[in-house]
Amino acid sequence: MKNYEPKQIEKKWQDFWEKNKIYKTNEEPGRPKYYCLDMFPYPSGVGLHVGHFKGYVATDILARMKRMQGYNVLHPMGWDAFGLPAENYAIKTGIHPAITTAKNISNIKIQMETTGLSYDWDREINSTDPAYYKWTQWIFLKLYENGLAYKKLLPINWCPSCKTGLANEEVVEGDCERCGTPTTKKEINQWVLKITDYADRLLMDLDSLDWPDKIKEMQKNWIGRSEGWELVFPLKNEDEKISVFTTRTDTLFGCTYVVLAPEHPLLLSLANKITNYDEVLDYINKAKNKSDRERISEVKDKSGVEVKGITAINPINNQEVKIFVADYVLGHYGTGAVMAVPAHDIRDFDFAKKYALPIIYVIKLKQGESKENEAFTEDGIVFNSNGFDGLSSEEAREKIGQELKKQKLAEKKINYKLRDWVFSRQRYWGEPIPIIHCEKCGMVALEEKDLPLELPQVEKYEPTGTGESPLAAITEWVNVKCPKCGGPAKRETNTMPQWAGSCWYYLRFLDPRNEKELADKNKEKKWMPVDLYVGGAEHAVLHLLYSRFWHKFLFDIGAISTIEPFQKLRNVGLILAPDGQKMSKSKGNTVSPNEIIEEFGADTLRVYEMFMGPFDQAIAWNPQGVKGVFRFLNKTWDLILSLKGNKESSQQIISETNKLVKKVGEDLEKMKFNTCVAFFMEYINLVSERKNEWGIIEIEKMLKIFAPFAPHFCEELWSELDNKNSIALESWPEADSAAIIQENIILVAQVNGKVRDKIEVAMDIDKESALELAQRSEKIKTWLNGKEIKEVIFVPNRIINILTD
RNA sequence: GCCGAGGUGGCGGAACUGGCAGACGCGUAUGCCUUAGGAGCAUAUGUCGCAAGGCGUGAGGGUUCAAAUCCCUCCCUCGGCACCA
Repeated sequence: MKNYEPKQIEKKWQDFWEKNKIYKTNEEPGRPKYYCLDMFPYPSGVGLHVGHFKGYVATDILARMKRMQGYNVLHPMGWDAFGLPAENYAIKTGIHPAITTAKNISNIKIQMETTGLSYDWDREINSTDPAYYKWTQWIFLKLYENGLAYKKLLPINWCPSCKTGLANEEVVEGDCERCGTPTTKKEINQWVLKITDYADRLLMDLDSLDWPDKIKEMQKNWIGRSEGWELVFPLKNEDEKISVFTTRTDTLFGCTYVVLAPEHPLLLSLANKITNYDEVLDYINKAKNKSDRERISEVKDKSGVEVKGITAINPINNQEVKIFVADYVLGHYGTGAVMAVPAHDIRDFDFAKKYALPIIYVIKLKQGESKENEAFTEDGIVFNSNGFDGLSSEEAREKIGQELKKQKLAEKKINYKLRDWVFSRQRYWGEPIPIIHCEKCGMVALEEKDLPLELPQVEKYEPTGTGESPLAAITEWVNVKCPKCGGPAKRETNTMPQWAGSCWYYLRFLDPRNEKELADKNKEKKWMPVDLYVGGAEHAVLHLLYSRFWHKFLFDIGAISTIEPFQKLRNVGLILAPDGQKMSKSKGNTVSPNEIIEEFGADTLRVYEMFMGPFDQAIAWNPQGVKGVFRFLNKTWDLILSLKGNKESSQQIISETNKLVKKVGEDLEKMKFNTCVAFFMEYINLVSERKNEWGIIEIEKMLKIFAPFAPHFCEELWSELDNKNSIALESWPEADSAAIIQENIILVAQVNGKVRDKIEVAMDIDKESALELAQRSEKIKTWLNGKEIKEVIFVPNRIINILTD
């Protein structure tokens, strides 16, 4: 008998699949569609580790199952290949990023093929291919045409190590998301995308998506919608006014001062009225130079300076209040000014304590006294507030707001935390922005016919660090004639961020070679939205937010017909290193799929990754566990080959097989791969004890549903059983519930809620008969011991519980 | 501080809608086979107890005939956000 030798069979089947185009996706209008997508990887030089494959194997299993179930399945793969590692490597070695990228891609593609992933490689795309990024640039031009891309001088997050500006989303606790270097502020002219125009829709449409709550919540918090009022505080003896945004108009009588952000324009326009202007200016400058790090560390200790010479007037009671400048108020949120109510806001309370400012309580608990000596931030009952005393916070918010609105001093307002997306990078390896700056005409967009605007060859990839990209040094590329007036002009030298290409790639898979459109409209209509999208949770407010924004924009301009790209999203949990730490090249604890495939084969790798534990959980790699799966495959292999001649199955086995089909089908839909593998193991344990009852039909059924997990293994056994076609082309077996027989079941017998015996009874036995049988049990008898039965609880086919005194 | 997820054997984890806690796998022990075993096979394996039986799902309380599962109070771990008025 033949031994299970994965090395000898896996290559054979991979070649067979490729040669026969088994996994090519054709447009098959008669079938329901299923678009099953992995987040496409960055082609890193060290290849992918086993963790990357967990998600790929999962989607592969589902794609294979759906194909067998008759779906027209789209399961593509591509490369998100712009990015810093290739560029940094180029800086070190002088080798063009395109060359290293191509090499990395071919390595990783081999890794994917040897793992038996059933991608349709005819649709492979690469975000750095000019034929692809032509359309990334095209979308940029459309954003520009529609006023959603603009250039602005603004202080942005700057990574001194990567020497480029970053988006808000790319800064984690003040540090660069990529390299961990603390960021600084830098004022440079930046391309910005108006994602804030879509804030409301990005928020609302989350409800319609089947996404993990965690990701939805993160996006909600990131967008940060808050409803409130914008109130006007007139200035004493001045025409100017201060507008503030607040969600707590109910606390307005408790406002004892007003705070301006250091960036507030009033501080400049009223400079000559401010009597301590030197002091104020000094504070503003200090605040400007603070890094995010410093700001974060100063949260506890708030600083500020009184702005003397001007006074604000609380519009609700005409009280004069002092004005401060303090950097705990953010210039970019709301109006850049707040009304301070120390009694009912922790930040204002801290500030007021430090500078000995008055604290007036105006909200109290429904019962009992108002709190003193701390900020009471909850809703309650209003007091100390003239005509509004006794109202609830909620009522008072509305009434006070409306009262001021009559005097044109208030207006309802919604604010968002979300900020516009800083879109330009001062680096080489990214999509060039297709804009020309003309001395006469200003900014001129390239025309569609001039796309793609290809990246030029450069000699040095080093970023300049001055806020200019290395492209700026290539004069022959930079200096052009203005397309409008023909005069001297210069190309934009910033490039797009890493996220640009991934914002829309899922659309390109539908129609990857289309030269006229980003994707054919009918194909888009057919395939979108993505039915299942799988990737890591780390993209929650980056890629997943950006691509929703672009998708909605593309919908608005009529390029596509759907309003959301990814209907169902699932996060794959990390595979940690055997030491329980995150796998990383620098720690030297990575596990490569290559070594596992070499020793045990791809099918062991696949089944093990699915068996490790719940799909979305982080679990450490366990080399012993891999061996366990390999043992299971060997055992199954030997068993099936030894039974080649078995014809008939027993009723019991037929029943068990149908149960298996049912359970595996159900749990695959729920993506509970670990329990699916356990079911297979249980099944094999069972049939190996009753080998002679396991016939050909049931063996083949089992192989078919196991094939998505271990495709090479099942193909080989399938052909050993004298089948000529690929098992991948078989149809998925249906669970026959009529065949699931269970004449006798085990009923748990309890006395007073404790398990005392298990009795074998007929399926669907009634309460009386069950009780009679239970009372015959010796064990039950001892426990009843002549006591009077008070009540009997009976759950059909589960439990009988006899209660006595 | 706020938001989200979670806490079950030595380990990864099972457990439908409240109904046998610990499926499946790893590890461990003993035995068999073997020149050999980091191979294979068999048996055992939550815990205390010779046993009968008792105790057990982060802690404490509650509801119920019955709670890992529902309710209340608290503790801890992980992930995210963080002066957003």
